Amino acid sequence: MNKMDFSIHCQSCSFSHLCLPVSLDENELKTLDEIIERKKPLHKHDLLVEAQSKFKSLYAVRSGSFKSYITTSNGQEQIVGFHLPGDLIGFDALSTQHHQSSATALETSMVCEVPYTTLEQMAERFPTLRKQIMTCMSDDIKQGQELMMLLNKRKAEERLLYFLAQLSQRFSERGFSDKQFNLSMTRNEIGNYLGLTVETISRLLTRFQKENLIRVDGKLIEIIDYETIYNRSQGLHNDLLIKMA
Amino acid sequence: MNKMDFSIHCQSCSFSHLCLPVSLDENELKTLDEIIERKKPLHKHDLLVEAQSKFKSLYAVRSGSFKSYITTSNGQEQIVGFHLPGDLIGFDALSTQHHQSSATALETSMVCEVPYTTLEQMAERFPTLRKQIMTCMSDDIKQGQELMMLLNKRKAEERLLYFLAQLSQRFSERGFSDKQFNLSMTRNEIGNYLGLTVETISRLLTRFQKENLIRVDGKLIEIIDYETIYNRSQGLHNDLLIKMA
DNA sequence: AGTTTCAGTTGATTAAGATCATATTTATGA
DNA sequence: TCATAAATATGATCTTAATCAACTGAAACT
Repeated sequence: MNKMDFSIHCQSCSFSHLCLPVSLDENELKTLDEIIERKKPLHKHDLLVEAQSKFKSLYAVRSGSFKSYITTSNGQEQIVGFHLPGDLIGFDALSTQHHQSSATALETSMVCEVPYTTLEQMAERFPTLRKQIMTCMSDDIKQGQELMMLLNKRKAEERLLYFLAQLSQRFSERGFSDKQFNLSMTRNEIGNYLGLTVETISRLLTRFQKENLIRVDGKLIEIIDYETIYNRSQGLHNDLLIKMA
Repeated sequence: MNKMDFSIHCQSCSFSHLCLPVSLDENELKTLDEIIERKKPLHKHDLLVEAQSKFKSLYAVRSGSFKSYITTSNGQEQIVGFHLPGDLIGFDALSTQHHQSSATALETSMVCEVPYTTLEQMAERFPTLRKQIMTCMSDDIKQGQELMMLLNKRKAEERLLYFLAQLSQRFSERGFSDKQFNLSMTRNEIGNYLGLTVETISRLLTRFQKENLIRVDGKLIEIIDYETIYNRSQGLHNDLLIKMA
């Protein structure tokens, strides 16, 4: 056994409930595990996927985090998603066989590479896997629609509260603390994603701290009042809630 | 032969190049044609797909147009897309087997219904069809991302110009005039989709007319200067273009 | 036909967030 | 370890599009 083998397998991966292994039986899982390649770690700013490049593999995030973004004709960058462990990156290439968006590491990160050709062969043999891929794609569509709604109808405060609530929830699903976590992205990137400026993000974070919703220490965020964060991210304020009760 | 049979078949459908038939051979096309049901016409405001309902079929628009929208927890409606002939409606249900969004007719319209179970059986037999379904889904994701970018980074003028340019282009792809067309949606619905108010849409349309980009007569739009419309929808203004040259 | 409702236009005012400017703190690299 | 760059914070001002209001025209409905 290779020294560098840290015994990472789908069978024992703590994110298998969020990843391709969902709904595969033991045999299928073994086959999947065999075709997946573990790549060496990527560092901050390293490019994992380049827009326009040919679609060769899907990537599952094992550790760390990524952002994916598209670039407009006039050179502006639009972040379309942040990816945490268990997330799959690269679906948007299934249509044209070329990636629509680029993805870079936000911090030192590890990924599992799933070569497309072998994945397709497996999909042929295991209908459950095919279904899971469809599900992941459909989820992507859903998430896009939700985000669109957010950007369209909600104001700055609601957008950032939604972002925080969602992060907290996603960390929780992954077995990390949902009360305290590090932002691997900059305020600038958060703003880009939410359609706001850095200054607005900065001001709001200070305000949320004053209002005792969160505690901010640089990149470290502590969620103090999740209930209120969630309600207000939905446009429901305290006075409104009292009225309804 | 039934009186109501207008001899509508995938083989002769003028939108087959945009719809599921893409890349099917004659035999496959015949099978597809046989499982598709032509429904009777829907009228304005008629519900085609209801959010949360069980996924039974995909629908291909044959004539007329639809909007699809999601409804937030606080009851607000967010339009996520407009559908023209050749478009497929219902993909967002593949994940959960329940529809995420509702779709209603914007005018008297016809659809072809593709029962999911039979479609799945066909997908099993014809890899090209499976690929086409994937492609359609991936296109949905892409379109969502583009729209997100639009809502995030562009100002009112650019959003509406983009909307007009895109409509013109889509009409053209479908063999309709790209210079003159009817808006089947209200100003209100355009605003909802683009994240703007009715008043803003109205004001902009009058302004675009004054600037000789378009000619507006109620629902009828005439595209006068597509070039400028497109350039300005991308944030490129005349003075900027001159500088670059 | 006439009334009511809905869609669209236009103006005045306001508010939210962008932009500009500057300071400060934190990272990064020679 | 210091120097430089990048990220963050905060105040002042400006711009954009929302909001509020009033009016007109077009459908829809007995």
